Amino acid sequence: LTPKRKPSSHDVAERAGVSRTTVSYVLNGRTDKAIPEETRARVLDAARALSYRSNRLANGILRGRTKLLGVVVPDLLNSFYARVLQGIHEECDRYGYSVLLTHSRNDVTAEQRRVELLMEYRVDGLVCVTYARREADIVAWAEETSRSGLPCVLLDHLPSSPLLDGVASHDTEGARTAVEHLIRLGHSRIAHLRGDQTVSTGVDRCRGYAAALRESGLPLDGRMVVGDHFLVEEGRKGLLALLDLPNPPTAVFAANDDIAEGALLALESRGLHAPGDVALVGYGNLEAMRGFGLTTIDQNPSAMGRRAVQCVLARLEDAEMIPQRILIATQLVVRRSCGASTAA
Amino acid sequence: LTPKRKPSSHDVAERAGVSRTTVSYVLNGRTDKAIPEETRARVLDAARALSYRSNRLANGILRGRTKLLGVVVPDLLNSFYARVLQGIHEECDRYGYSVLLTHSRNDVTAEQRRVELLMEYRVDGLVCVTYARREADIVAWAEETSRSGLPCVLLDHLPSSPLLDGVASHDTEGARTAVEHLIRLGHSRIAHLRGDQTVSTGVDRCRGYAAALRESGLPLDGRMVVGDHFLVEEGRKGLLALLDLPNPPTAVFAANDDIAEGALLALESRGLHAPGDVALVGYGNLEAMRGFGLTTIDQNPSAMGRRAVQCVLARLEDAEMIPQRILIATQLVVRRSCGASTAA
DNA sequence: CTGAAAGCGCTAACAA
DNA sequence: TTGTTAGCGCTTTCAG
Repeated sequence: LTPKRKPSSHDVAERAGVSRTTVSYVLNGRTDKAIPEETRARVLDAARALSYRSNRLANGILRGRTKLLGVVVPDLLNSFYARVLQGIHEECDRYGYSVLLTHSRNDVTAEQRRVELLMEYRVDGLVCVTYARREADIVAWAEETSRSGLPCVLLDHLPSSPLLDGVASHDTEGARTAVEHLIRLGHSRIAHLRGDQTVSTGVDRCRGYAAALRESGLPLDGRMVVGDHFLVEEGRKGLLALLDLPNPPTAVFAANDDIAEGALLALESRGLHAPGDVALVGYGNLEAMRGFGLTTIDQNPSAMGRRAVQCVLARLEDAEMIPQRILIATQLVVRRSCGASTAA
Repeated sequence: LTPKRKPSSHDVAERAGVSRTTVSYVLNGRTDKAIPEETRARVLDAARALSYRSNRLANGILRGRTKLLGVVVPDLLNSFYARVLQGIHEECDRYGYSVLLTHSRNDVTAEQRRVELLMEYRVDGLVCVTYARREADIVAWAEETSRSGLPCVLLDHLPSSPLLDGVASHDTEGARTAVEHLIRLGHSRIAHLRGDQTVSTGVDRCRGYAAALRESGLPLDGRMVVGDHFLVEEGRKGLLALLDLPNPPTAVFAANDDIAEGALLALESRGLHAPGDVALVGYGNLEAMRGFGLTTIDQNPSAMGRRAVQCVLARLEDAEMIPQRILIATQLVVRRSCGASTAA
């Protein structure tokens, strides 16, 4: 019964006894070309009868717009990226866009190839969630991409050069909130387990930490700032080092939840606990840390995703728009590890 | 410098001083048409100079293959789906496929519309991760999709009718392993917090539970099986009911990790703990439950995703292939909640 | 209001 | 070995 070949607009035209042009007009709901109700109904019927589906590839070629958004994430397993992706999808739905998804596996070369691929599919724009890498790499990449003219917004770690649009969480603000919270709980010896200092997120969170101390009149002790990577192991070793200090901190702000997990591991290995022995606040609100009762900063990743889509679509309309840099507000999530009563 | 319009194969041909045919041959690396090294180099140079990118849309139209795989997941935030997606991507990479991703938001109508959309993009195949819904809905959907002729594999909850290919975890086996583990730890009053009995996963896990008891010669007590949905709240209420039994269970097998989380909540509200008061095993190994120390069954979701892709590509080659039903082996993940020493 | 013709970017059969 | 021609499924002038 059903023919092997997918029905084309030609088949619909034939069945409705009109030309392909008319079919196109009707199916695209073009109100400018007034088409008699009777004809329109015939076309619609024929299309339904053949279960005709418009071919978006052909449309893409013809109109130069595919309604496809390319998305690159470092990896799929991290709940932060998952939430970003969820925000991207939500916003894409509102504009009739579909998502062509790809992951870079935290690898520059792979990322480059994937972007290339997305371009071959003629995506209308790109949202690229960057991972922690050398600033120079990001800049080089940004320059290349910007030259291609494809609307592209970077998300998470941003390059300092304003070549491309960017969306990030308001990290200095978020870090400050985290540290202020610890200060409010009565701590004055607060350490920072730092992330990569080669990327904006690492730098900004460290700045926020320093700002909070300064504003509260607390001294900034260099020995209280350790670590250099957003990794569990780095957090573990970092906290161990802090504990071995002559005058160890009573509270710790970790630059992300992975680092915080490492800190928790370190405490456990010494038979210590948070918040009893050390109050701990993380950053990022990873799903996995909920069970550990980690107090942390939520970056509102889905809002980041949504804004990124808005931004890329805006640039699609106006290529000359001055490069945006959008910061998303964060929120403190209080759980056990900081020592605040959750009832409060 | 860079022209506004994307370079076409025509531009490349002109620059290389050859015809579009030759360009096509060279760029597609067709070894059958012997092309002199000199010409080939000229074409390649021209392509690079113009930073020409082949248009996969045009290719898709022409060859009837887009190298696009449509993927539908219920939602992006659940780490199970994230891991499935990761497996899908991994396998797609190996075959040069790209993923057009969509989510159904646990809604039949939305799901239908999304699939429609994917078809308009002429995806070569579909992997559809189903969510818990009425069997009749799945069957109706399967019939419709199967009629369209698009290669499609269902993943997770499978319909009983073998209309489409399906991939699931080996749930009876997995459930049995979970319960056997509790039995081995010395429990004999083991309850089951059941999931939806309208979907394969819910039914199979319940079967596995019963099988394990039977094989160990333990009685199957109807009052020990409660609940009917894969929800946190259902688990909470279920465990509360179990605790109120005259002779409450000493161990509980929850049909998924959400239910298990509810059970943990229930225990907490009574001032009880796992494994001290009740030993608990979940199912699914959700990321979020790691911190809670929940012993659970890992479904190897990435393997599920990989197999699904293999399956859909196989059917693309051979539409007449007899419908597959692939079961993926599970694995017990021992943590605190079951009371086994993790050192063992 | 509708159809014929051109053409998007590309590949493939067939000549030359 | 290369170019010519046709055509994939579609939209869009432009006549009628």
